[in-house]
Amino acid sequence: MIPNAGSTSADLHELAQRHHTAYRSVGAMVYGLLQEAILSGTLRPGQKLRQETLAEQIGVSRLPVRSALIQLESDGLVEFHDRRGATVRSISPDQAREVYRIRALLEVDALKQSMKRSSPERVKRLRELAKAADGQHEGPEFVEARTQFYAELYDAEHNPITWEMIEQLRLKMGRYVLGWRVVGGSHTHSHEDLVDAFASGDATKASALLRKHLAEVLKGVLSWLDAEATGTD
Amino acid sequence: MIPNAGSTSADLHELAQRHHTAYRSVGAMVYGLLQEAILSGTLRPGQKLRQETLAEQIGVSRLPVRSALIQLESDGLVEFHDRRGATVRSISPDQAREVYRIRALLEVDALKQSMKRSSPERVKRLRELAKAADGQHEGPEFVEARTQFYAELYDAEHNPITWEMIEQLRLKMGRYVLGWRVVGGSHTHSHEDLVDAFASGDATKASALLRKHLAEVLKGVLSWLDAEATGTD
DNA sequence: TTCTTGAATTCTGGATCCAGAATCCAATCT
DNA sequence: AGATTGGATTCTGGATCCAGAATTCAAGAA
Repeated sequence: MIPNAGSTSADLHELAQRHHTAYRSVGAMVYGLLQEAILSGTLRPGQKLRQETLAEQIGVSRLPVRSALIQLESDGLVEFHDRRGATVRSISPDQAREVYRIRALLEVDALKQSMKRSSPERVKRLRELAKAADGQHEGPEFVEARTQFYAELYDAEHNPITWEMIEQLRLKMGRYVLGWRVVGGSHTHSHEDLVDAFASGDATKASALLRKHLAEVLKGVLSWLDAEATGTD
Repeated sequence: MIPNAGSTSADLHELAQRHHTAYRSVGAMVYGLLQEAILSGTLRPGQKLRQETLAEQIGVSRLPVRSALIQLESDGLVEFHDRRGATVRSISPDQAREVYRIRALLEVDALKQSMKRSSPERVKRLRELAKAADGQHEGPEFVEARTQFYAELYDAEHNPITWEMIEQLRLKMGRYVLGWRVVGGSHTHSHEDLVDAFASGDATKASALLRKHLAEVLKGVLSWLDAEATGTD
């Protein structure tokens, strides 16, 4: 049925099954599908993304694929090469360091802002979300759980633009964080620790913990980048 | 020739003339054109963007228009309403304040990083760019001159991701900054002052000046937002 | 044998065409 | 007279088709 059935093709097909559930538009479906494929590593950094091949594997026309690729370019997950197609964007160690430096800036600020609006209800909700996030260690459920937790932690409701920026940066690194996690990265239940610091009301302490957490993840990502560059492939 | 020739249509046509100069793709041309149209106020916040009308006015098919709109959505300049088309995105005073709070964070950090790499050559180049930026007070040349100046000031070369974030935020507010400038905002040659602070090597002083500058622009933008909400229209 | 050049194939980007959903208007019923 | 419902029109989103550019492969010459 499908011309070149490699392992990538098989994986994409499996993803397509789950993503066939109610989406408002085909373009949105393809976008979500490709994003997950990149984040999960099914599509590797540097890999060429031929529109027609992707369209056939997913089972749609090339047009929604194009739309999705354009969006993914804005997200920084894929790269367009003038008239030579698109590739999965890879990241350099220097860029990873830069991302985590900016994230520290934004997230520490967001956390401080958010803690000003602390309330028993929010702490309760945070505990629940933290538990859920610490329970999931892989797959799109992990991404989703973490996202919900941080949305509450940083009060996305009241700081939509800050949240948007943070999400963007998290998305850029998502592929590497996931890879590192899977091979046995930190499972130190840091989310619940963060909630404790949040609940204590001590902004300095919470900021320090957050910084430490980010530094640890950066370390993991860097080691994963190194392993990927030398090891597999 | 053109069905509904309002003032918007005429303005878009004029823009199209200048944008017919060598672009690599039609989509990129439409993107640049629409971006300028939004930033210059030819397309007003809240205005409906019908794909076919735009396509006809620019003189291309609907497809590159769609591509451009998708990109502009990611830029935060337009908003998609499920199956009901796209509109020019407007911004609330609260969001404006948020943007400038984040910009202060990012830009002060970027400036400090950049000042570590200060050199006589960079200071010289900054002075030239500042002069050029202070010489232009409107239109796309003003935007371009300012962009080049800040790219050098923040050392975009060595901090590409930080620069990307800053550019994104500047773009979000561009329409309002331009509007405010045109009606007689600050022309205090602040660019050259910034270069002086940069050259002095005093990071604290430079940061304070930058913050002050951003606060002033925010004030102008807020007043412009207020005037736009109550006055014209 | 290797490098260069040209032709053929392939793939992106654009245009036209088609189907489905939403809005708007009119007609009818209360 | 006003409201509600049905139909017609309009506009978005998707699919197929076409043209132009780039890469690759092969053949010929150095």
